[in-house]
Amino acid sequence: MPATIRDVARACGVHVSTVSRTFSAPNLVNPETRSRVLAVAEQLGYRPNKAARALITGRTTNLGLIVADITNPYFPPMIKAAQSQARLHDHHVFVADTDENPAVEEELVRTLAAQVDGILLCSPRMVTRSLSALAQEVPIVVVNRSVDGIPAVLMDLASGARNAIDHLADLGHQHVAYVGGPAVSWTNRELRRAAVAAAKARGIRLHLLGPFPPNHAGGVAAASAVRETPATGVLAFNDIVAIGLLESLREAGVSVPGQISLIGVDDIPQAEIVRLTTIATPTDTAGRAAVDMLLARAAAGRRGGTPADQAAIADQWLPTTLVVRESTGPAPSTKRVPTARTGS
Amino acid sequence: MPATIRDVARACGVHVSTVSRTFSAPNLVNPETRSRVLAVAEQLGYRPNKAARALITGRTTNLGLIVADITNPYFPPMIKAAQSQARLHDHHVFVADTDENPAVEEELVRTLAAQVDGILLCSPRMVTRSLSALAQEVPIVVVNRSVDGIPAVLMDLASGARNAIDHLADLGHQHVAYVGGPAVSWTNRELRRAAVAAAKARGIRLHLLGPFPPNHAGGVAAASAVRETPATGVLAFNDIVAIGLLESLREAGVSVPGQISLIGVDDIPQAEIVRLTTIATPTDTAGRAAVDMLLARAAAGRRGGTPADQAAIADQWLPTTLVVRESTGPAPSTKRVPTARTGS
DNA sequence: ATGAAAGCGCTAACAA
DNA sequence: TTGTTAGCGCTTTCAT
Repeated sequence: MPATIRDVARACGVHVSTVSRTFSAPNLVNPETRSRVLAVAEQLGYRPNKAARALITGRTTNLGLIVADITNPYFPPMIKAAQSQARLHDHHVFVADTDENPAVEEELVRTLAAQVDGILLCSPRMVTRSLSALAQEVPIVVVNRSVDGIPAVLMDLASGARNAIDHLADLGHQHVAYVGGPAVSWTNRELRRAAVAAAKARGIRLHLLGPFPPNHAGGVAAASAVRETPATGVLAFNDIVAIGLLESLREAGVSVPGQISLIGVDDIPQAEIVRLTTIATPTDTAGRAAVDMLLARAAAGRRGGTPADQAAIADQWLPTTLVVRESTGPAPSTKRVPTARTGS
Repeated sequence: MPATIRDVARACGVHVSTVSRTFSAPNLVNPETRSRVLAVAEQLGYRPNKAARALITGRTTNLGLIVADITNPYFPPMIKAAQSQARLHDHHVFVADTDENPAVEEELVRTLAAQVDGILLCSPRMVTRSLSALAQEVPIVVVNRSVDGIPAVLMDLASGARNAIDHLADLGHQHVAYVGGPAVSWTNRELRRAAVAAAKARGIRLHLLGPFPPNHAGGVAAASAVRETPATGVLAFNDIVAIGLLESLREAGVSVPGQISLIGVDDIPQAEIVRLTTIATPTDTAGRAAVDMLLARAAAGRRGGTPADQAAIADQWLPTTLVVRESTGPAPSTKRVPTARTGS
């Protein structure tokens, strides 16, 4: 049985309210009394019960963090950073994995809502309408998605894609393919939009492929699609897809970067291992920033959060970096002839 | 403002206790009343407040999960499985990252203790004494560590190591090195113990190296140590170390598996990419099993948890598998001469 | 600066 | 089967 506030009060010969104040408003209590209370509390191993406190204050000092798939190597650094930043502010964090299921995502927000001060949605998959509705019920901050009225932490993929296309153009590539991810993905739309614009600016042909599932299998599937185009350069939705593509291509005897240059997105650890050129996104910075925004948002909500108040918390854009490794090289001098699709 | 039990009661013309029962003991309430209550609750969007419920029942339907480092690719599959299994039993899970710091680990258990029904410690780093003390305060289940009196989910590394050594012996290797991990690691001790026994059984020389930090840098550091021994086969503490070793060796012009055969532990995704032979451990099964044990342990604790009651929950051993890939091959016919340590 | 009292939302005896 | 009552551990007026 953990000690309660009453045990401490009794052992101190003081009233419960004094003990309470010692922890929640220390400056309102006589320094001598305070230190006596603190000493007894320490000795009894007393810790204020968060559930009881939450019941009356409405604050839980807990945060929720929801991701589509924890095993996607993109997320752990973000989770780690978010968790560490939350701890800095004495908050614990519930982490939930939706298994890429939008319905689960929604349900998790609902069940978590009452036990947290706010929820962080990382690359959410649910439809915008649901997202907006939920944001009315609980403070929400999203990462990697822009939704009207919901504060967000976004990656500057536009300039990342521009740098990627420029890099390929500089290497002499005339035909470049964009291997698209899920149609609902905000990241996918940003990337594609920027790639189209950049290709136009540099006067090169962009071949839009996909959508492909954002996993290894997607990359494998994309390999044959790419080979049906005259593209000698490829920008893929993310590193996982790019790596699937890379392996598939090499297995088929296509040299990377000899015949095809490949660029991914995210700079996950695997990308370094296979020496993939990629657009690095600052996931840890995003995690920290998102927690800060969420905490600010929750605080604002507490002191009479008007809709205007919420909107006051501005979206945050994070810079991306093109990391050039060995999966990109000069365009082949001999024009490659589109090859027929091969099996396995 | 979310609806409370009183709102529902009023709207139903029924007492709060009836509403309460509808949710916590549905069979004790008249089917008609029940459905009426349910309908109104649904309409009002009522959800029982977990904090309030926890305050009186002592049950939170929350679990804690603590790992040393979320970004270590070994953990995410385990977290995912644990979280999913917990959800199956209507539990949410706090995930905390200790950043490899035992003090943080201990503090997290303490602060989490009051808000959860139990805590899962994955590969805990804290000293046994602390672990045992904490287990008195809150139901604990550990993964990858065996501590007296605390239920555990363990990997059968012993047979894994035996298979690994046998595999190398079968390939003709006479000298094998074990690249050790942290001295405090239970996994490390198990692996080493089994490797020693297996080497003895097969009549081959085992060179014990380390301890090395269980990361990429550790593998790099181990590379020169390995080259100072006549070993042509290596079993490394884990895949991360093995991959560091692999890259370092190849950079130094040592062929793997031509001159040195390499075996890792865990079968993380990267291991597949670099085609590393490794001892696969069923992390997802471990996550699920651990949650089940923890839930059982918490339930046992609730109905008069005697120490004997706790001990009744037996440790669970999970089988490992040797996954043979391309980092192991026949021992080189020409005896390799120990090379002097080189820089970089 | 401290005490008294009310109550957050809910469950759990006990009565009826 | 349902209502009544007390109270989980804490904070927060309002007095003193």
